[in-house]
Amino acid sequence: MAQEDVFRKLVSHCKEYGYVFPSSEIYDGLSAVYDYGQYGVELKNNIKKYWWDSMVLLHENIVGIDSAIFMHPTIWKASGHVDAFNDPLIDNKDSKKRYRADVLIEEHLARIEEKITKEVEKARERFGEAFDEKKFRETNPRVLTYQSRADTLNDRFTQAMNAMDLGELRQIIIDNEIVCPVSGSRNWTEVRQFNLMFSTEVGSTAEGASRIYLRPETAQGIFVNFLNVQKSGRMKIPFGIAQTGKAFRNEIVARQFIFRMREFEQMEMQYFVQPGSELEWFSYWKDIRMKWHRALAFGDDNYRFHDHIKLAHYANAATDIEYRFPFGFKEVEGIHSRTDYDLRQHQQYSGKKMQYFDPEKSESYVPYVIETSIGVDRMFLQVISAAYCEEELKKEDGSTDSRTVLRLPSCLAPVKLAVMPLVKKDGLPEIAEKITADLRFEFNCQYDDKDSIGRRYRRQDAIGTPFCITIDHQTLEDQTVTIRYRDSMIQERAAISKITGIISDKSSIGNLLKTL
RNA sequence: GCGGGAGUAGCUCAGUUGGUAGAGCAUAACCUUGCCAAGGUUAGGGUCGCGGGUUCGAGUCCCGUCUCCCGCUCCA
Repeated sequence: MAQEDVFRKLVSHCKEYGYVFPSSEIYDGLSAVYDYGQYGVELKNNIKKYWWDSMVLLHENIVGIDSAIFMHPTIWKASGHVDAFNDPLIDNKDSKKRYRADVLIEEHLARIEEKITKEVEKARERFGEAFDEKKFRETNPRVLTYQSRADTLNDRFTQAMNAMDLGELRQIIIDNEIVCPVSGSRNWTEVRQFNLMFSTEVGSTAEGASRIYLRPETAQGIFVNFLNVQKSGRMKIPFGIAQTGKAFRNEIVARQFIFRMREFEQMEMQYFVQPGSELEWFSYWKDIRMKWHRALAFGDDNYRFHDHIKLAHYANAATDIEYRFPFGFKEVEGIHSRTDYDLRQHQQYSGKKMQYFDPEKSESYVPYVIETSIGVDRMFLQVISAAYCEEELKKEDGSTDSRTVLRLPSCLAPVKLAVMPLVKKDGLPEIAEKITADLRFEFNCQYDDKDSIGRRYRRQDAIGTPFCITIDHQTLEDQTVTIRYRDSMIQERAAISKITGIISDKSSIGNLLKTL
């Protein structure tokens, strides 16, 4: 498909122009891990700054933290991740379907129970009023057979689950002749455990190492610091805590370039509110976050909400902000009303009161939480796929020409401007170098005097540089230069002394924030 | 993890029935030109994903393995 084609080209472009490289490439790469290159890191940092400033600078009641990746293991019990992220899975080789082994066994148990119930119901019809169910269950040979089979199975199953004995789970499936609901076959693979959390050991084994996890989300670092921040910052509800940082999930399938990676970066903000007001705040944040995305001017129609119908165990409302990627509408950000689930869980597991005394209401309560959670890498992919553009240009003589241009929002662009002498003589390079040296303190800028001027413009287009300053012979006479705009390719003359003002006006994150 | 496809220079790809590895673009140097890629000269860069096997000889055939892409599965 043409769109997938564009996506493939984008991946190549990212590599060729220093945005994103496959990790460990000289060793054949590492599945679903990528490194950001010299321009990628700048773009990523700018995205993070745009987010951070929109949270922490624009809201006096939102503050940031930076919590550690390692956290107390009990946190992941409290949050539900230890249970929710641990599934024994098995594949049927014929139907190619994957099942949770425990679910298959539970369903089989339910079928046995069903058979017993059927027997009981049949007998009840036969004996009418005189039917003694208890006695029937205790004496009927067929029921007894079923019952003992179910009991044996249940014991074995419980034991296997408690020990997480994967071989035994598979043996149970085989011994009970459990078949695939789709193919009807018993051609099963091994049972594999998919623990979505990475773990490692802290401390030397001699002293008794303990297993800890790499955080699968940054949110818990905020929840466990709720009291610290609230008290030390004298925060009054409603207030928010923002954080950016790496998180890790051992995804079964991690694919689509940097869209789903095993190591990824999140930008999360947890907003603590009065119980009962959470849905109001939920819709408030939906609005704010959508505006933040649309302010980048990639086209309002390319964004939409996707409200969750099936909610996670902790949420009472949830929506995604989706962007129209080359491979379809996909989630970029999630906004969840997490109720008081997390704080309450931590209150229970830690034994500490995770409460706020509200002077207005004169009472203590566990606050409710609205979460906005956005993946930096997804946002990066969103921005760069929206910006990537192959253009056909009409030349003056009627022939056509093409260029590849990254139409990045100026404030996010890695390189803000390139300074180039029109020719490499007559003192023009010296002036250009001086201008570059002066602007270096304000902007990420490049000097280039290699090849024809047109080719230099195209090189800057390919990395998304929004402005090119060209020094020509007129510069020698009146201290003016041309500013060439990436998107329109239009050139304007301006005094050297005005460059800083013009460019910072058009490319500062602050000016974008003012539009929110 | 299963099925299908693919891995040759930074990128896009060619490479015949097995016979010493190529092009375009890109990169670097120099010359020339000068306001929107593709002027000239020269140079660098590949143990053909990796490991075995068959063969006198393997980019090419066989086996294994790794990685990527597509589909299935999974996705707080």
